[in-house]
Amino acid sequence: MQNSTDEVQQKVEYFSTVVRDAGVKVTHQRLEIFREIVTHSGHPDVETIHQGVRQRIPTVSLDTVYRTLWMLLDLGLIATLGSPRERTRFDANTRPHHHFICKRCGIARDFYSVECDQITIPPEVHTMGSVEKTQVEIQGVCHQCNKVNSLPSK
Amino acid sequence: MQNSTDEVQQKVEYFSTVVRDAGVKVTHQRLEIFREIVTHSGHPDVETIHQGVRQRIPTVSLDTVYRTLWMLLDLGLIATLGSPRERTRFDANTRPHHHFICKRCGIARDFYSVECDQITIPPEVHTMGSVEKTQVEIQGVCHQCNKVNSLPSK
DNA sequence: CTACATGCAAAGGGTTTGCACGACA
DNA sequence: TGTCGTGCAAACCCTTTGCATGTAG
Repeated sequence: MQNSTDEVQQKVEYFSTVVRDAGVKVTHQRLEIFREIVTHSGHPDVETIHQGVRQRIPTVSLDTVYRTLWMLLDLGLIATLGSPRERTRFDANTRPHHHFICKRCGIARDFYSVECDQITIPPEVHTMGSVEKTQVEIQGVCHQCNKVNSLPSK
Repeated sequence: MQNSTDEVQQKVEYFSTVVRDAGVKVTHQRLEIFREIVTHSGHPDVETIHQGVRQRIPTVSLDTVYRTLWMLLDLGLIATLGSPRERTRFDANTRPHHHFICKRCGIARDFYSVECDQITIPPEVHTMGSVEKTQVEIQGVCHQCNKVNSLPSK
């Protein structure tokens, strides 16, 4: 469930480089927040990260955790499960299908693919639990958003 | 972007049957909320659904929409994109990987698969936008939760 | 030393709940 | 007619923001 000490150390160093190069300060808080996510591979939510970091920095505040997480996301050092800052959305399509999701405007469009429906599930997954549903999610940028972005900016 | 009138009608009838059989009342509001999701295949969020239904039932309240959506979810008539009621979670794994997610406790575990990494993207997806990332999400129930559930209940 | 980051507290926005009235079966 | 559903409003989160203080570079 944990990355090796070496791996963690390596990632932390990479973090320092990227953050510094981005002209952002490498603070104690930021380092420990990043370390917290890297050390535990369980995909924690904000509160779990906050609790974890508090064991080492008891005064760290929740809003610092939030601000740091969005910064790490911007720099590509971490990712989110699903789209960030997104609300629950509903789907009444009962046919097996898959999604293309625009990371900019959030639009989700269905597509159908026998290959995607019939993916072989690796044996290790069966050691995790029982499988009920398999879905492919393709992230990208929709044509509409691409157009908007390619306009001459101010 | 819309289902055909026939398809919508068929789904609405199915909805009525399932709801009735579950011992839940088929009200005007519930019918229109369901129709709203079925009519638009764009995976709306709660507010979008509320706005849409208000055009036909101006007095419908937001909390009725919420309550109805969770009920439809319980009955399996609709699904959510990603897990319902879930907060943003973070991932510092930069290797290409895929997720097994327990629909009961929400735990997310990584797995690796060359086949999943190399899925052929259907041509129609390229008409939707540019592709940046493809990920497979397997939903199921983890062994831990399966154990809890198989205990004799009260 | 200076600009940026932090912690605090208060505001903001989405979601849930309690309660009295209204409507399906 | 009885029971369940609805609308309203208040409560309840989680998340964001403004500001004075602290600190990395």
